Amino acid sequence: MGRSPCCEKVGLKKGPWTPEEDQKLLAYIEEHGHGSWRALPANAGLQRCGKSCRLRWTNYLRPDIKRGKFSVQEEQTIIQLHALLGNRWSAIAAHLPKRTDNEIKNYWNTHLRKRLAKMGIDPVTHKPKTDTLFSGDGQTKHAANLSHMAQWESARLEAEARLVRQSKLRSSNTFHDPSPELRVVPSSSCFQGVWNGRLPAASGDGAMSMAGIGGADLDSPTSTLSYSENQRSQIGDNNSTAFIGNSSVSCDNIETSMSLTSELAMPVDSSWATPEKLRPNSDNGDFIQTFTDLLLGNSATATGGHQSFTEGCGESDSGGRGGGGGGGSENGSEYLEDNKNYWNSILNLVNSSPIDFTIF
DNA sequence: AACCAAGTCAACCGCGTCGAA
DNA sequence: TTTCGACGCGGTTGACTTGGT
Repeated sequence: MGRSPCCEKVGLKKGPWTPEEDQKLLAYIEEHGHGSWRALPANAGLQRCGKSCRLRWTNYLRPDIKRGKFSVQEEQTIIQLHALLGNRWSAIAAHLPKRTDNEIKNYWNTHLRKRLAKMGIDPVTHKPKTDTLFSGDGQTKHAANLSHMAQWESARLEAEARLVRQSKLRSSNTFHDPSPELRVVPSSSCFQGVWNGRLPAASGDGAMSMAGIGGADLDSPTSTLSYSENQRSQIGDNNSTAFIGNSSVSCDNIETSMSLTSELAMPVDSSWATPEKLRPNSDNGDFIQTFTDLLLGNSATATGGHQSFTEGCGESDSGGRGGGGGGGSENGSEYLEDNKNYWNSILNLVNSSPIDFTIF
């Protein structure tokens, strides 16, 4: 019984990396690329297992990593994507250039999750813990639709993950490639294209190319990917149907929409999620707005009124604690006020930059 | 100054998936 | 079709830092 260890553990160093080790790893990868992670430590003269080297590289040493405080926009993106994708950190990280999945995961667990919980929002479902907002028939229906949305999204995610994996593979293979025309896409801008909601004419063979991520400040090379028959069949074979709103969308459409993005792939840079770049289609905008609101528990769009979500949460929060009088010290209320403003700003951003789905 | 609790984050572990043989 | 090695992902751990008493 038991699984064989990923590598020979005897004599291998564990724990924090020293600057010397970092230097060795960095120098080796810069000169040779990482190639086989398993073989890398021996070649680079490191007493580490390949897994540890890969982790150190991807989470810390990679040159295209941004460290430091998350911007409001990044937070907004994380919340949105987490509502859609759940704990799929690598998929979320694919939409946050220069951030690693580990970093996003940590940030979620240490900051965002707690903040949401504090506001009375279930960080898993992204709905207010008191389910009153969803008590009406219409809301229940929306919630049910949302669930189907999530399933559909999950299916799409699988396809995207494969693409990301492929692109990463190519990225590693061409790390030293001096040829500027052989470029690699480190992320799934195709997916983003779908989100951005502009569909070009259909491409015949389903081949999909993706423009490079990074733009000016990201030196990762870009490349062209082929959307393999295998991948297509994996999506196409899934005949499940997701019901979204009043319409149903089969996975064939997913395949179509993904293949259709070949011509619209746009550069991804750190500002890809800005409202300007997330312009909705006029037809889809309302739905996406509603969807985003539902995800975030904001009933304003769905009900036609406009109510600050955080205000609602504030009420539910204090109510949930049985506070009665709103309680708290002055500092506490100041904090709550700040918090409210902060989250309102995030949610306003969310609401002003609805994610768009082109399949509808 | 010392202690403790809470927060943060780099790193590890185990499992699932993929592709090659 | 099966097996196996390699990789990547997500959950968890533990060392370190910070803030409060």
